[in-house]
Amino acid sequence: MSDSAEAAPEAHPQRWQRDAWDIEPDSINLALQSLSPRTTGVIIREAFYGTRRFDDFERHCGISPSVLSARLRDLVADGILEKTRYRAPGARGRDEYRLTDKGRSLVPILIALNDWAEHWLVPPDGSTVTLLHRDCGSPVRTGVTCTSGHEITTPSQVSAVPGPGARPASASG
Amino acid sequence: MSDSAEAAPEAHPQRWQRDAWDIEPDSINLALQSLSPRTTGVIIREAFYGTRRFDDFERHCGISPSVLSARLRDLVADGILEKTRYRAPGARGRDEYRLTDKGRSLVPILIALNDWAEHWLVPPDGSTVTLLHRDCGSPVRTGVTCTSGHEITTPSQVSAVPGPGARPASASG
DNA sequence: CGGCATCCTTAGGGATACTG
DNA sequence: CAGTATCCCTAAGGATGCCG
Repeated sequence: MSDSAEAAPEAHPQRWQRDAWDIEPDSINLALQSLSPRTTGVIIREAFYGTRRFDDFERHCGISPSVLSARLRDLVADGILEKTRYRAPGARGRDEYRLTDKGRSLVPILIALNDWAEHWLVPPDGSTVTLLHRDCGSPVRTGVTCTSGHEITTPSQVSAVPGPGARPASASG
Repeated sequence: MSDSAEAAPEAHPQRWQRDAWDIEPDSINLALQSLSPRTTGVIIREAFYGTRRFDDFERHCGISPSVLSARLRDLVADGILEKTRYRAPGARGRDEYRLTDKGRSLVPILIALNDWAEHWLVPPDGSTVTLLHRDCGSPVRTGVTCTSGHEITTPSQVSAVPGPGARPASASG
């Protein structure tokens, strides 16, 4: 970092021309980027389940402390988690990582992931966790609708309208 | 590969004890796993937008052919895409990669990702693509409800009920 | 042109040990 | 216990070149 002289071009024998994230800066890619290092998604899921302390993340997520530290820092920088000093009376202060509003609004994504996996990945018997509405006890699910209330079930029901710099693509078969 | 003798234990100086995927085999992690190599998500997004041909994936996703080939193979193996021989009259046969039912049912996840990014990542001005209901033209959104119809907006509305081998965690603040 | 294999670079992540 | 730095290995991806 911060070397002033960039003289020799052969000093960098290879420089990446392409990067999958750069090509199409559309929203879905941006979101994927935010969840992108594998462990980030795992941590968010864990936070969603209520975990807040470093130690618990480490234990439950199975992420080594060095990586966990880095990921948490990134998530805080991204505004998905916030780090707060929590001080129990008489005890030493502890840091807690809690979801921000931005982080909490990932819920639909997490539920959608859960739905999909429940349906396609663990169909036989071994469902691990069931997500229920706390107040009424009914299972929680995502649904896709347009703002007029029509249900969407397949990509072909959706058309992508070109914002500023978008492609015209629309639907698969 | 395929050396029969596995004699020396020191031949493997290091063996990973932990893996973030293994610790908690819950549905959300399983789903994350399915989207996990960065480029997989990008490809799925692209398929969702209607892309089918190897060349187009390469161009639109900015993924080098070798990797693209591997990811497509994995996605086919996972049953998310299916490879079909498409033969235009008089032309050479082409392979097409199309979403299966399993792949198509990822829609809620993609829409949820899109929603979230639109709201938190590209708020100012530069929205790239808008997703509309093809029939009525209204924008498409995800919603989370329980099967009794109540809206869910925050993790604290959700409780995780222990399936077979689950943890009791439930909600964040 | 569609698709795959090889070679190499980067970045992601585990273990360990150390600091506040 | 919370968090970080170091060291090293593996996973993931780009470029290139070859085969159908």
